[in-house]
Amino acid sequence: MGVLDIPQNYDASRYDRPSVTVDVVVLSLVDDDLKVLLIRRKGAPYAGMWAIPGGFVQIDESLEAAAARELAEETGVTDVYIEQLYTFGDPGRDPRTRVITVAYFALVPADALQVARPGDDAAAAQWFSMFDLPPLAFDHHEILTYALTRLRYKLEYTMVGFQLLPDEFTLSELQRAYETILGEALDKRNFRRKILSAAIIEETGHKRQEGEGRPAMLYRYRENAVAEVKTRRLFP
Amino acid sequence: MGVLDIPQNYDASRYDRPSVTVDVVVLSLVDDDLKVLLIRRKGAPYAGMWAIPGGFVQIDESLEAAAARELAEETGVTDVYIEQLYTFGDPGRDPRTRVITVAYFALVPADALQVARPGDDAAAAQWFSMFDLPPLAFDHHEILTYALTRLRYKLEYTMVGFQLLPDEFTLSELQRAYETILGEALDKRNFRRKILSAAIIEETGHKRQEGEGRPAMLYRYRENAVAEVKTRRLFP
DNA sequence: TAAATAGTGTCTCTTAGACAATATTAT
DNA sequence: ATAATATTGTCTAAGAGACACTATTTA
Repeated sequence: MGVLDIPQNYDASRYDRPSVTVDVVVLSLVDDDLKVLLIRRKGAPYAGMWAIPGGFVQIDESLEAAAARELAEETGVTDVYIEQLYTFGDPGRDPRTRVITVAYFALVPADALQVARPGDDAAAAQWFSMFDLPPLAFDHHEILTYALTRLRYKLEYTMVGFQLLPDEFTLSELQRAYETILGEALDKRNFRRKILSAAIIEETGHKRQEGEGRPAMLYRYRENAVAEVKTRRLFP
Repeated sequence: MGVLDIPQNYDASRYDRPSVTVDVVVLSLVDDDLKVLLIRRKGAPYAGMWAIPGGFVQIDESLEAAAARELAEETGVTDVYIEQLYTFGDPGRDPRTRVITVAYFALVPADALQVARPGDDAAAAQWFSMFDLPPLAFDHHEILTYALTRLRYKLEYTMVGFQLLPDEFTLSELQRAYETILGEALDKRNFRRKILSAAIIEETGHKRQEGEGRPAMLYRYRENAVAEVKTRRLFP
């Protein structure tokens, strides 16, 4: 039974095979809101509805490479945080044929997007608030719900939140990012104490002044910090 | 580009499609050791080596159903804890053709296995200690490593450990299960305090006496407890 | 000087972790 | 009585959470 016991001269093409795609949930923080990149569908099914960008896995391409390729096609961005989310494969999730999709999520700092050239079909791509989504094609609402749950969860015990900020940021910006994603207010002093005691960021030495108010110290993410911090939850 | 923008009259068979399988990491606690069920491969590639049981996803079958089916075929067991682990899809992980596998892991109480009828190819199936594995086919060593990491991780903040015990168990048995999987000794008083304060188990009212020593109170898992406990780590 | 934002310290309560003696059974 | 296993409580240290005022800048 199973792939492991197939006679060695089997012909794989004899079997009905599902299509395999990757879908990439591209998240970014813009205007203190968590945004997701969606694509407007042109054709049936679900014509006119919005969908998570994705595409077929090429036959000689790893899943991670396929996800990175889709991300680059849609946003022009490379070298950002991307992780496998879950594989969705219910029969009937695509009315045309059996499609199994390996969902990924990517965290893209807003400043990286300004640099990025728009993808080929940029006209059809648009950012939506994760907290105010349009009707979505396929099971994509379920995928986004899953992505938000996972992001919140990871935020509690890893440093993944930094991936959504520019290289240098203030503690207030970092706190706003956490508050936006978690959907709750955090105490300023407790937040700072925890972040600083975790030793995952360091001062850059210079300050940012824009608009009114006292200038804020800029911090940067310590590259080596990730592994050290994964052991303890930041917000239990 | 991608699956979402395919013209509606496209023919899916034009595309090269990978094969999709599910592999099920079946874990059980036997003789105070964490065991995994492996299958001896008869044919090439990797003939004679051991492999995680798995098989093709049928065209009209959900991934979960495929995993449950494979589990039932190998062990005769149904209605046990099973969860999606990760999807492995590197080109070349199977030398014959492109195979993407959605890995699941299942937790089977040892007493459920006694009841279970052996699968058709039971002769080729065997339990191995997760801490003393034979050479494995494909990338299956990586999959098992991933499964152990995930199990240990889940043990820290969910009640998943109960899935490996019979319906009624003593606190000493539960502690031994945790120690076996985590690979470290736990303090008896602290363990009991934490487990009992989490209110996830309840006394059955009767005791077990086998062999020497004072009889131990039997506990059972409170069915409703899962959701309540997921919020806080048990062993930070 | 008013408005806006940044930055800082203490107290209390809960929890984690270290640690040892008594209770109940079979042999 | 002895061996084996089960059961129970306290102290200490660290961390979480609640809470309010001062500092620095621009307009």
